[in-house]
Amino acid sequence: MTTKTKIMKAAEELFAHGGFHHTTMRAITSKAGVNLSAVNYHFGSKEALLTAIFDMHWTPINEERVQRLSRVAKKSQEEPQPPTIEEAMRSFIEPTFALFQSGASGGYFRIIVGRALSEPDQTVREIFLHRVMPVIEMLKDLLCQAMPRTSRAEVSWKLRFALGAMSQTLTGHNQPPLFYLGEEKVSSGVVDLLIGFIVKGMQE
Amino acid sequence: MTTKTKIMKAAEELFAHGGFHHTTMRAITSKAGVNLSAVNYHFGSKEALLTAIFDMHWTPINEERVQRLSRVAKKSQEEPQPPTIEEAMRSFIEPTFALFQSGASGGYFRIIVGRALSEPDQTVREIFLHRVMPVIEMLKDLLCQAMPRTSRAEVSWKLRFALGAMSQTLTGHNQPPLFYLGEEKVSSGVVDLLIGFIVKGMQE
DNA sequence: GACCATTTCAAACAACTGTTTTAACTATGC
DNA sequence: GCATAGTTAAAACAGTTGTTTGAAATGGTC
Repeated sequence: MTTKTKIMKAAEELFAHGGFHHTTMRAITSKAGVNLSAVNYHFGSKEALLTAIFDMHWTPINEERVQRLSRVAKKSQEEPQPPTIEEAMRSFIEPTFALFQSGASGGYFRIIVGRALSEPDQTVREIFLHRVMPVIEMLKDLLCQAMPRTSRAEVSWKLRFALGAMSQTLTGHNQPPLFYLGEEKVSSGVVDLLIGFIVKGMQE
Repeated sequence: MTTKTKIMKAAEELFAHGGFHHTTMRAITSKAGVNLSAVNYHFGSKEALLTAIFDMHWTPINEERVQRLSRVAKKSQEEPQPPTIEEAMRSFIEPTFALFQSGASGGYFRIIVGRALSEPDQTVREIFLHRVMPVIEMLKDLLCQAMPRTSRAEVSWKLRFALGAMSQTLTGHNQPPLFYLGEEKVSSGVVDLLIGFIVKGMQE
């Protein structure tokens, strides 16, 4: 395993566990078993390291999201009927939760994503928002078509509720308990439970 | 206005805007217009300052929550029918959103609370969890009665979805945009929209 | 083996962190 | 008017932060 990979793997876990700001370069390089200056040499800065981690996992996920959302949009243009809330939300949510299955490293990344929604740190927030906003807009447009009797402002709020619920599922894990209610187990069934919750909640 | 009050007011806004870790003592005392050492003199430490802010707003809100939840629990014991999802969730949510109306300072505190759910910083998390867990357990018990055909694990997840949605409403404000979808406005109608979303989402 | 670019390493850097110290100030009670 | 307790002030504290430096080591190519 290359130094670069070792750093990314270690940083991902530490960022997920303790957040970006709280994680020090020394903690990262120590866990990775490399020299302190290796991060600046290979990535340039701590922030660039986070960006690299983000892009590695985020890009393939987002491509699938855009593809599926485009397909739904196209279908609704060809057929006379608008898209359903469920197919719109599924196109967005399901690719995201591939993170649950994508090996050990993805398992940590999903926590970073789950937290990004209410992240106070401007560095993290900007990296995240810049990547998620375009696809959010696509999703919102589809939802407006799916809920023709609902104002765009109300759709925006409902979408935000949905993203909040989704965020909790992404950060949801058994240990360490960030906010562990004591009864949940992360399994594939949870994604369907989440989608069911959101679809019912959004209904006009 | 006393030095203590000046500090709490300034810190609350800064904690809400930039998070606990990122906000420095110098930023707080500078904004409050007091000497740097005043925080340690009046509160003991930065962490104790956060605790003081938390307790000031949290205590009255939580008392009302517990009162209302107890009333619902008692009523469901006397009458033959179980509580509804809506009255359980309303008892929990509505007192929280008094923060929206409780003047300028409360307006900042609600952001701190909204973020706490996915907070990576252990200091903040522990302060928050220690205070919110007991009432969450009360709420969960009521919800299990309201959804007798649903397993406790599933109720736990649904409650977590609900808290995630609620978190987004608490942090929801027009500026600065932490995660601003562009269309929302925070008004009293949002709370009803949120409750409607959650109640429908939870339905068996 | 000599040359080269690439990578690693230990050490130091300046800037910033929360906290402590010690002296100065302010008001109150007698 | 003076002692006293409470509060404020400037300065320094020790520790940590991300980053930079310049030398040492490494690995491939001729």
